[in-house]
Amino acid sequence: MKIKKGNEYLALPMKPTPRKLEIITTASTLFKEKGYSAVTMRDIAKAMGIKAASLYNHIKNKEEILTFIIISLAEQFIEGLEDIKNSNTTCIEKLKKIIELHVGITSRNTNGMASLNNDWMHLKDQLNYYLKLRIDYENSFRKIIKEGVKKGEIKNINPDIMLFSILSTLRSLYIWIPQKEDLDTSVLASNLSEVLLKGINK
Amino acid sequence: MKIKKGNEYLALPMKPTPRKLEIITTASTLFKEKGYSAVTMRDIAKAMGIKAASLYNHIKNKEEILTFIIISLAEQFIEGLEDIKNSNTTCIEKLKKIIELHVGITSRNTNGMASLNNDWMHLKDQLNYYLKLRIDYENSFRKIIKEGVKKGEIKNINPDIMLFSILSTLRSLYIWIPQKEDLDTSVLASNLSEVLLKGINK
DNA sequence: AAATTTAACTAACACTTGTTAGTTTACGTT
DNA sequence: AACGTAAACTAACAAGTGTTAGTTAAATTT
Repeated sequence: MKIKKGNEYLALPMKPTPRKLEIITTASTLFKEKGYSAVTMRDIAKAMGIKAASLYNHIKNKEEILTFIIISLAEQFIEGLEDIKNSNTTCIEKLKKIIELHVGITSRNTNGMASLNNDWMHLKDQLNYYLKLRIDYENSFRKIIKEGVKKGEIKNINPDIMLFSILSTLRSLYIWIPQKEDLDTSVLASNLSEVLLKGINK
Repeated sequence: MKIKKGNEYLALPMKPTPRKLEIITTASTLFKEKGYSAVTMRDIAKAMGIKAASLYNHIKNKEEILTFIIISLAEQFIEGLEDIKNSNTTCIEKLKKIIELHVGITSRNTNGMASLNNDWMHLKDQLNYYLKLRIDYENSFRKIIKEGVKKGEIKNINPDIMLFSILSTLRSLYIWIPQKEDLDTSVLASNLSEVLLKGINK
């Protein structure tokens, strides 16, 4: 675990074959519609036009599909935030970058984001690793807010409430983005920054 | 359906017996932890110290539990918003009332709110009714925002983005409220109003 | 005291679940 | 032409699923 190999990082050392990736993509769509527990291996197979047993030529078991979806996304967020932490700008600017990070990752993988948000509790082997990543992420995020308060860039309200409010919105993007066709992600990100940072009150 | 009877409204004419309510409450807790599909009738029974078959002395089937949880909450929101729409105040004041509405209902029923958010797609008989309630709610909410923009109380940004941002935060309250012990709901509501309406930027 | 109701039980059902074993088919390489 | 491999198949499994039928014991009503 956590071996760097090629352009793969952390806990996902093996790059999946194209067929395996098709299974994961198909499963993601179904997981988003009904949730992990309500989707059967036969559902996934049927959506691909094959039989359930055939899936096992490509994957170890059902859990592996969920694990891949969730961990690869979680690691994208961790890595993205790492860059932002190290960037040399104001805290408000860092928050804008975080918003862009969420809009970017989510718009590229709306289905997977549903599992990340709703099905993480069904992880087994990697549950603790996932929880660690999530806590680390939230802590880094909160740290940026706190520093912004200290420097006078950000209002002196309870940082937890600000964190919760922003993160809730960003975590819900996966529901909202697919509803809007012809979506310009950079416009969305800047509109969100406006609303989340400066509020709606005139 | 939709018969007013005593203090029961809309699509839930029958008030459940105390034992039935215990089942629903127990189920809510489990549904929050693992989601509706991953919770079995045997899980619910075990949590109550009885056998699965005994549940059927009190409820029609598994679906009825989920339906009760979701529809009764959805109707609380619809009724609460109805009062707010009819109140004679500014749009900003109406938004504050909506925030209070969410904090109130959610803090009284955090478990049920998990199902409302994540398990509605497993409704059968009442799925269309639920979807209608949700669309009505969002439309009324959006209308208040649009009127606020017209009257110059609210910034002239895309109302959908403001709606999405506020509603995402309010819908995530069920995750956040149980994590904070000794929570004063009126303090939370006013802090949320501050953040959601006026932003975090100084 | 007898009759009814409530709410638990045991046992079983038909069906679905994830998964394995063994087989077949098609295709690229030797 | 023979071989090896990838990826599909059929058949089956053990365990778990929601639910029903019939029974029992206690509490309540008549």
